[in-house]
Parts: sequence; C-alpha cells; structure tokens
Amino acid sequence: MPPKRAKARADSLESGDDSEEYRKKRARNNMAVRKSRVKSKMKTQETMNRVNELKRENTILEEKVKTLTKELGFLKELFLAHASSTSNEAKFQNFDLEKILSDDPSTHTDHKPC
Amino acid sequence: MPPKRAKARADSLESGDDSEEYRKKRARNNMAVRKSRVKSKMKTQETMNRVNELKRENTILEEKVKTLTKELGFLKELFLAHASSTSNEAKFQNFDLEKILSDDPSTHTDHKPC
DNA sequence: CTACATTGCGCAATGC
DNA sequence: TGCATTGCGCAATGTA
Repeated sequence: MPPKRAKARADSLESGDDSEEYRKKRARNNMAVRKSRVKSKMKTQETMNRVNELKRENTILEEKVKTLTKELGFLKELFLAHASSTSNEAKFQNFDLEKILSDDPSTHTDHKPC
Repeated sequence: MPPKRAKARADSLESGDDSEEYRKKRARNNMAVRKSRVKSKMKTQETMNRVNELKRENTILEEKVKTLTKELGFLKELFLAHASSTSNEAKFQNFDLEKILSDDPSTHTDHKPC
C-alpha cells in the first residue's frame, strides 16, 4: 500500500507536514542516514584494503613454496645421487626413504600449480 | 552557490519545473542513477567474493608451506644422521651442503611463522 | 510505541 | 550535449 499523504493531522507525524515534531524527526533521520552511509563506505574501503593485504600475503607464500620446493628437490637429487654411488643403502633402512623420495609435494593439495 | 529554484522560465530546463523537456531529462537521469547504483553494488559484491577466494588460496598455500617445511626438516635430519655415522663426507663435497643444511627456510621471508 | 539504522528512490550538482 | 557519479533528503522498513 502506497504512503498516506496529506492526511493533515490523521497521524501525529509523518509526511507532508512541517510541524516542529515532524522537522525534528526528519532532522534526526537525516543524521542517521549520513552516519549509516559513512559507515557503509568505510566498510567498502576496508574490504578493498583486505583484498590488497591478502594479495600481498599470497605472493609471499607463493615465493616461500617455490623456495621450499626447490630446496626439497635438490636434497632429493642429492639422496638419489648418493644412493646410486654406494652399495650399502642399508644405512637408511630405518627410514621409509622410498616413500619420501617418491613423494611429490606438488600433489599434496589439489590446487593449481604455481 | 545554492540552486536556482523557481526561476519559472529563466533557463530552458532545470529545477522546479514540469516542462516536458525537464521531465524527460529527469527520467533519463533517474535511469542512469539506478544503473550506476546497481553497478556499484555489484562491484562491492565482487570485492567481497575476492576476499573469500584469496582467503581460501591463502589457507591452501599455508598448508603447503607447512608440509614442505616438515619434509625438508626430515630430510635434513636424515642427512645429519648419515653424516655423523660415516667418515667419507667427501662424497658430498661437490655441493654446498653446509649452506643447505644450515639454511632455515623460515627465514627466507620476513613474514610471521605459520 | 519510541528511536536509531538501513535501504530504495528521486533531485541536483558535478564529473567526464 | 549526454550519460555517470555522488551528496543529500524523504519515506518505508528493519531492528532493538
């Protein structure tokens, strides 16, 4: 149901009126509206800042993964090289070397390679 | 300078007027305003979605770093254990083992440990 | 019912 | 000249 304009004094307040009470009410609402809009804009701004923070953290983490992966790969090669140049692999029998050396870290999660 | 209300026909258009031209202009602006606001809200929504995407990616990367760090630590221990149980460390002299084994990945970047 | 908060909407100024 | 963007007030509606 649309408004109820110009009911003169039907209600004690509301539309199309310039009573003191009405103006006071309008003034308070206008303040509330301004306040609410400022708040809303700040929230939007914070969300955009959050995106930037997260992008930054993400870049750092990706670099870290890259470095760790490289190091791990290097150590694995070292292991394999050593294993093929010696005959007593038995020294490592207490560890599940097979598993570790065949364990590709890039398959630990299902996300895209970076 | 505040508006220029009720200049009757001073301008060919503008405020406080109900000429056909004026109404057409208002109608077009109202459309533009609605359109602009829809666009604005969509952008805000997209930004929020972006935050969620980034948080998700971040979590995955952190898990990956955790796993890689653990693996690397294990391989290092293996190396050290082997090194202390054998006398011919010379086999690894072609690599900068000292550096690798003392290279703590957690110091590669300046962010907090995870 | 009272009071503030949020939201859709139109107006006008201003940006492009 | 015209659409796009923005601050603002009104009224309806939501919330406490």
